[in-house]
Amino acid sequence: MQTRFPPEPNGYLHIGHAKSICLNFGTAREFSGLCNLRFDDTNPAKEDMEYVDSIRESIRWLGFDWDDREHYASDYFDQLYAYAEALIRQGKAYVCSLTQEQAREYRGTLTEPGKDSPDRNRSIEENLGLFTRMKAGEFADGAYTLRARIDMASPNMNMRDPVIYRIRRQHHHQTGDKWCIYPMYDYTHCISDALEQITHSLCTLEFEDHRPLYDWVLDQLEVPCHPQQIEFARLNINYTVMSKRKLKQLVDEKLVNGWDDPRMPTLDGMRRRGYTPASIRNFCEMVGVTRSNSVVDVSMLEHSLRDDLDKNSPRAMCVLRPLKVVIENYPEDKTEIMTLPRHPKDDSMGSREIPFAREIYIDRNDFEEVPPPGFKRLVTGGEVRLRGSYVIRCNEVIKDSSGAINELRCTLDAATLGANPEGRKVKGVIHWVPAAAALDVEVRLYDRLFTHEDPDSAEGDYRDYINPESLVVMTGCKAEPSLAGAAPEDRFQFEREGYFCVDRKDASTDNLVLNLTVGLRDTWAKQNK
RNA sequence: UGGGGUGUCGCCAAGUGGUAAGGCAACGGACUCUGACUCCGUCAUCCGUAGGUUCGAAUCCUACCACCCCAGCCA
Repeated sequence: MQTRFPPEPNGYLHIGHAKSICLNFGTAREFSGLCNLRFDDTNPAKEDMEYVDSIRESIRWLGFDWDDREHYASDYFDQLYAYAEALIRQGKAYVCSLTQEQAREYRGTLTEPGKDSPDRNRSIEENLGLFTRMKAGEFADGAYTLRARIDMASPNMNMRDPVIYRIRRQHHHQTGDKWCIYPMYDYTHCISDALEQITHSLCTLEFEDHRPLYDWVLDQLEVPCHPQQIEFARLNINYTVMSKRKLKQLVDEKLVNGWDDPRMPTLDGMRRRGYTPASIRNFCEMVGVTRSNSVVDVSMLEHSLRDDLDKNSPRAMCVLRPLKVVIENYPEDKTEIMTLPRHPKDDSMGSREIPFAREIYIDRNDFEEVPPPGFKRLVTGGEVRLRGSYVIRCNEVIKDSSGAINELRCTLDAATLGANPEGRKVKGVIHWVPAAAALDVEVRLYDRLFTHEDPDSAEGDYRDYINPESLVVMTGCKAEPSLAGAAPEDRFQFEREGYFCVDRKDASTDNLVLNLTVGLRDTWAKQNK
């Protein structure tokens, strides 16, 4: 078995491509075959080396490798040209002088047959001569096309003498200025597959109508083999957009911060967000491959993500909205080192140390003066467990002149370190961080990019539905000291908050920037909605 | 109204003549120094609709309905 992943280098890869990558590379691997990487670079006007570089990196990051089997459709331009001449010699292709507008008129419509081009019966010699001159650059862009001679009355529009070569003076990222004529996709793809001895040419549903043309071209020519084209449904996920055009628009209009913005469904964006390659591969496995159009719920993706992250992320504490707490019965000059496991179920991850002191920070969300029913965090006069440390009781709330809470005065129960309190139960456990030793970090909170589950078909423009809260930057967050020295792309679970990763672009040793990959499931928040 | 596809739980998705897998979500409950994780349980008498064939159909036949794709010198 031999497959290929054939991206056009005209944009960054997204999660939809991941499905195709997993299918092509995964299936080949499963049947001890090989999968090639082939850049489908027949339209230099839209393509760029920047894209080929990013595509290569994304595929490797996802966990797949193509060894030395990196091909380009442009590698076959000479052969493609020779095959075109062969087609002409058989009377199966002709040079057409119709303008684009005329060609459209001659093509007919979905319900009416097309008309033959006046050039359809041009002699073979004349066609050969004209085609040679097209290649030689004797004609202006668009003056002529080479068309396959099939059937202008076919109910399948693709068979109505499709253009297979067009004149386009355009610098090509691989072939430079060698060519001024470029072959079209339908003609190129099947021959490229055949030359690479592809056995299964997997593509998406919209190419189904092209299959007769794929087969027709190969049937006319003497090629090494005749691959089978097999179509599958492309991946759609709700609350996002997947078309390259729209993703590019979001980037160009600066509605997001580049192709690798953590809110983008691009593999680069997801990587920066903190997605793991394994979670994406697993997700692709989970959704399956069928021929029916479907929209997968993001919760499936997030499930796969959390599943992987829970197992593999070391835990840490980070207070996003710091509220100072003074432990009145704890000496000012005292500190105790608290040792906490990095993972509750995986001892091999070791432990971390956090100094406990008189002044600490807790999250403002973990304290309520007037708690809702069922609240089991800190309240005035109530007790709560500080994770991995003591149980404290809140005695007093200090407010500023405007009535905002400034700090909490608490006392701890010295008998509760590593032991349950006597004679009472403390249900709540909250995270904390030592005030003096904590690290100042920036935390970027991300949410779905769109507020509408199907921005594509929502009323108005899809851009109208961009979620204004898709990015919330939190500064002055306080992280436990063990985070010092965290490297780009390091992942953590901030206990009771979610999974975070060190931004691979903006973080430095003295300025930690953490991205929210995905929050923990939160039945409390859901219950209170 | 031409051609090509697809319709199984809220969302994915098995099943292709023998009487509806699984996952996600949801909802109960257990456990818990993460309201997390984990664990247990509930969740399609019904497979787009209507007929028909058959001892027996989601699976075969007929008709109908809905949705998607195609009129780029894009891929």
